[in-house]
Amino acid sequence: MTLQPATARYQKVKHFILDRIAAGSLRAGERVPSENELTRTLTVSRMTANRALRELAEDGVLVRVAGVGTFVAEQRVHAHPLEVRNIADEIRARGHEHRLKVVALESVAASRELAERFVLRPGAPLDYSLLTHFEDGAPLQVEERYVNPLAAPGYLRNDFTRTTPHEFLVRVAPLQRAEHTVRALLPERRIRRLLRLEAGEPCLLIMRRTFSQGRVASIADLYHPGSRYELAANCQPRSLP
Amino acid sequence: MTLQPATARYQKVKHFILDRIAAGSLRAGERVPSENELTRTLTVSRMTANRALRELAEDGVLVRVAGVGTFVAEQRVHAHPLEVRNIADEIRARGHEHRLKVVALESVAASRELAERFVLRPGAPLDYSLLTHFEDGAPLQVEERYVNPLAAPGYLRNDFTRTTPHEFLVRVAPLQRAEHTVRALLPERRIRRLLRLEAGEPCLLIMRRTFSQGRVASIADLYHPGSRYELAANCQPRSLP
DNA sequence: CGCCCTGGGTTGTCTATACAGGCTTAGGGC
DNA sequence: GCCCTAAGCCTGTATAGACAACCCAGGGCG
Repeated sequence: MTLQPATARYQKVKHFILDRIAAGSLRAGERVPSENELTRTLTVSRMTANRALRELAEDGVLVRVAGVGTFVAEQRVHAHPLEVRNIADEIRARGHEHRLKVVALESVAASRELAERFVLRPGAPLDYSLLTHFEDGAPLQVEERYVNPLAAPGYLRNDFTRTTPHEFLVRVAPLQRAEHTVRALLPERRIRRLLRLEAGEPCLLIMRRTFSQGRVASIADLYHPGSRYELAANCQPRSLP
Repeated sequence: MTLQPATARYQKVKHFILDRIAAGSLRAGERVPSENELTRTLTVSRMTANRALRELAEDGVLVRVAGVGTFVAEQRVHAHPLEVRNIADEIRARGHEHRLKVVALESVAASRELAERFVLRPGAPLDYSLLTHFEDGAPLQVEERYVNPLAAPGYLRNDFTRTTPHEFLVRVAPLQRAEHTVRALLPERRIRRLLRLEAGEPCLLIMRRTFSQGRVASIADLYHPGSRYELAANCQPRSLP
């Protein structure tokens, strides 16, 4: 959707800020350049700087206070509503054997949609993997994953039969935040075959986007056979029935 | 945060669109006025109309296609974290009408399985309700719930058309902790009919067990149409890929 | 009949300018 | 020393004008 000048200037401003946060030269709580400063140093109009900062504030990366300034948000470790584990650990915890099959592993260029979800330029290189996880020989999860090589370099060189993507990413890209979306759906044939499902069998899809050091580190679609998989989440929040 | 002109004009444009969607004069897939049309009819600048439409697109309310136009998105409802909220609030937050139908409401004796999940003796009395929640007339959730009358007395006497189970329980039984289990499944006929689903359509089931003052207060099975419901959860925990 | 090209409408973006209202601070008056 | 005010920065919003890229339809041409 965003492809006009190949790379929009407000995106560049966002990257300017995000890069500084990732590099550590901007830390949580510190003040980021004001719109007027960005106008001067990056030679953009104030409206462009405003859009960049406003969107980063909506994403929770920055906090803006009218009349005062813009600051890097504190990335609090808050009660986790949805606790998601490594599927390999889950399987082993049940005393079963975990096996992993690599279906595809390559570098791809970010499509328009992916670039947007990653907050990267279209065409930027992404590491791609398509794996199937087996529990005692039966497929339990198809994991389709894109990884930002800037956030987690060396992903494609990992030996996935020894280190799962989860383990690799946890080690290489310290986790900051995660978004999850869960849906029930009838899978397309490609996924259905990998999960060895009958036609008409539903599947549980967990879409996960993880952030590391202010950047999107990885986007994963996790497909599970609906008949054999449950997602558990425990929480002690404030208001629910 | 937004308190400048008390009510910003781009917000008015957003409401202009949202009201028309809520009223039914703009339906899913239909085209909404272009930026230039809004500029003329609402006497705002194109940038203001652009911001309104862009934000509605980010929220998933609209879909924009460069060079073609802006259209009302197919409603893919999108729920909140597992800090789960009241489905009625969710629906109203989208500017839609929430309605609730009571299918069953009675006192039952705990089966062996239920007694186990409640940590009660088999045969102990439980309050039971089966409700359907509607969003603008379309069923969005079937809520099948058992309540421990010791933890939340008076459940059966509640007027559910005024106070949803969520609201009642939050008030009567202060929440301590919640467990969730999520799965995808093909619903049994009873649920399928209440959700008005075609045969073969998957459904997203959220099973919830809530604790109050050290007791299990309530066990709820929440069924949603897989094609129209998403569950979203954001978290910043320590370990996940 | 089919192909290409062009024109008009639409979104996507950028700029320069302007005003309102919140917050901080320096400076003056007491 | 204390209080109050005004200046100056900050964000939030609005506007008019401009250009680029995209899509579709319709007309002209082979």
